[in-house]
Amino acid sequence: MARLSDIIEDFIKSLIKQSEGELEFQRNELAEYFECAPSQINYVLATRFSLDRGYHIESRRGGGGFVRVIQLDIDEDDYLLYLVNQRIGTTISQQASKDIVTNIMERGIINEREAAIIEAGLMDKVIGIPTNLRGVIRANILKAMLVAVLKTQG
Amino acid sequence: MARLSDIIEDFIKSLIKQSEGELEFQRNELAEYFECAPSQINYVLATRFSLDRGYHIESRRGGGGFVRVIQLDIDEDDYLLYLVNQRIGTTISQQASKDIVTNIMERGIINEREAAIIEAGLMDKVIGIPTNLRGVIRANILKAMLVAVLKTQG
DNA sequence: ATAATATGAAGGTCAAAGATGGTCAAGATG
DNA sequence: CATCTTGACCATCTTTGACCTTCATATTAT
Repeated sequence: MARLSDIIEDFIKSLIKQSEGELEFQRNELAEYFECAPSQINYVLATRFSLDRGYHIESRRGGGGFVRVIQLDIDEDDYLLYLVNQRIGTTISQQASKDIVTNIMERGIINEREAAIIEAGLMDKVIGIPTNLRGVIRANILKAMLVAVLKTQG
Repeated sequence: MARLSDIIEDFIKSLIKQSEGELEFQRNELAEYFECAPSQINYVLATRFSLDRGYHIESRRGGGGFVRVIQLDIDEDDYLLYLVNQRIGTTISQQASKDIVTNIMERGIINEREAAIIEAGLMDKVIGIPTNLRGVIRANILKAMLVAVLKTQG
């Protein structure tokens, strides 16, 4: 059984593509369309359209309220530098690192195979050891690999 | 009476054959079909679809979860499989891992950029932490990344 | 006319429930 | 003894619902 969240994700993405990177809709309307709880829309936005995945969400409550999803536009090298110097920091979760890798793949900074290689090295069960240290090691590895990407970039 | 595990193994293999080397299913569904404990599916996967038999398993939990069995393309790449299953072992030094990566690059199995990415993640100063554990973690990471290479081959 | 207030229409949060799969050790089998 | 089978307990991801906040507009009071 396909996940509703995935279906909603695809739906939103196709609309974004059609509308040049920005989309506005009403949460309740979308929930009604998919016959789900309105909060499920928030779940999809939080898990599939996060900053690490390259999106930004704005919204307004009250009458005439809306949700706006904006696909962020980035400069490749700058973004990699931002990741290495700011975003990743001293520790990072498996999920966040995966989101980041998926994001730079979708933007064409790395290809599918490179993404698979990088992701493989960042998995919890691969790094092993206690949880708190894991994030620290993962952050180091991810940063080092992204620097390697930068270095071998055009 | 034939062992159930063998029957399940054959069943999965026939499905893989029909679907060009990759199969996705739900663990509980399969268990129900064979009227066995769900964990028996894991047993079959662990014993019959292990890495040294040329398979790779992926899965996801939660609603809409699944198990995916991927038959690796080993005819061309059995050198990688040898590395993963035998050569690398449970611990490996930075130098040895670097040699391996250089070697598979020279064989044309990976390109320069991929080699740079993989090497970056294996450096002592990147992994950090105490020396003895470092080698263990490095071995895990290297193996996982090589499996990723295998997976994206052919 | 202006300011204060009430009302209804959005969207947000969070925790509980539901849906999967994973692990491990004990027991069964051959 | 080695291998297989099962079940109890755990981890992760999704879906839902109760309750909260914000905003625009209509209504009321001064």
